[in-house]
Amino acid sequence: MRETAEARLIESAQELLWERGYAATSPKAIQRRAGAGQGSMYHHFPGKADLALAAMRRSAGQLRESADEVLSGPGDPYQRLCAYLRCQRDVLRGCRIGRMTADPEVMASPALREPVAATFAWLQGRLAEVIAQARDAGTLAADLDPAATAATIAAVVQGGYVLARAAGSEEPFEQATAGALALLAAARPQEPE
Amino acid sequence: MRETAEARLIESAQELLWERGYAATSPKAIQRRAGAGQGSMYHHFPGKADLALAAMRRSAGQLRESADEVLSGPGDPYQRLCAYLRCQRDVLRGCRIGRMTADPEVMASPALREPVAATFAWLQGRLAEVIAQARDAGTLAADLDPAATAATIAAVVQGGYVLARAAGSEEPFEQATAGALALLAAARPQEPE
DNA sequence: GTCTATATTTTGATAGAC
DNA sequence: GTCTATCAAAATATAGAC
Repeated sequence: MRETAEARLIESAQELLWERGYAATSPKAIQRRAGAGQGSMYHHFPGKADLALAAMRRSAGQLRESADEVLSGPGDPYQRLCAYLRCQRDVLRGCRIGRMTADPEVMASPALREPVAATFAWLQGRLAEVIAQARDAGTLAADLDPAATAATIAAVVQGGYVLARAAGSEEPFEQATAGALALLAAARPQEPE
Repeated sequence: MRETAEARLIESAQELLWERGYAATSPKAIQRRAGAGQGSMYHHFPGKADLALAAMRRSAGQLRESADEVLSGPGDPYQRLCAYLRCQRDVLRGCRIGRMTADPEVMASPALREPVAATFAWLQGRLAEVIAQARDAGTLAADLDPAATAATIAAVVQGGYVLARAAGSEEPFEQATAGALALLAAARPQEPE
């Protein structure tokens, strides 16, 4: 095999954590998906928590990278904000990082929680920067608080996943983001005719 | 004891499902909290899934009742919408129903998913009604889609929980709801001076 | 580095006495 | 209705051969 067993273990853990969360993912299931035995896994990682941490850090990095691609991409700040809300997502699978907040074992472990906290702190900060730029450029109302609006946009996406998974349909997610875009459009200084 | 063992089992299951989700809640933990033995639980319920379903249905009913208290309460439709976003919540514990969407065993079981789907379908419908009333009363822009805006508001609350739990602080939730209120205010036909 | 065998604990449930 | 065994399977490792 081209990839090392260690890399395959991390990738398998990423997939299973996304699909089933931490508590419901057994070391055995990770090994099976990676095509590795017990001995291999415990040689590379002290235990399940350490492997999960490596997987979560990698997922967090990938999430951050793909979000920044849009938020630092082409277009003026307002357009990049809209692009973030509109960009393609695996809606029914939900957010690889956000779903960890519902896992009791992740929430109980400061080490496992850290990448989750750091990812959302970064996302809200980056969104707030783009919102402040849009406001300074006059494409968003001057009285909008960048930090609050950033939290709203991040929450719409995370909550959209919850509604979509509850319904078993992507529709609530599409509605939630479309509704947010309409509210943002209403908050532009010069309302379009 | 004043309460029956059956009622105490359901209440204990409600609490544990809220704290830890379904997969991570063992029958033994429910029994311990309810002060009931194995035999008692298996006498009243065929198994864990049936007890959890009773607990989820009860939580769903309570959630619906408290949401409707605000949405059908005093004030004009726009004020009731704001009241829904502002009302007191146990932010760091999150949503008893919404958190179930992250539980792999709940999502895999149509029976366990049903109350989750029904609760959010009801909430979005009820929010859309109030939004349509606000629009008809002229207190919200006529071009806002009630269903989309309802999904946005429900998503802000659900996503707010995710951000708050990730941060270990209520602040992101307060920011997300405050940001949503500011956007709604910007979508009023006559902007306030 | 990887394998197989074994150990310990927990889970979710059953059996049968009271 | 409730209790106390008891049980089979799984989770999470550890031990030691190769």
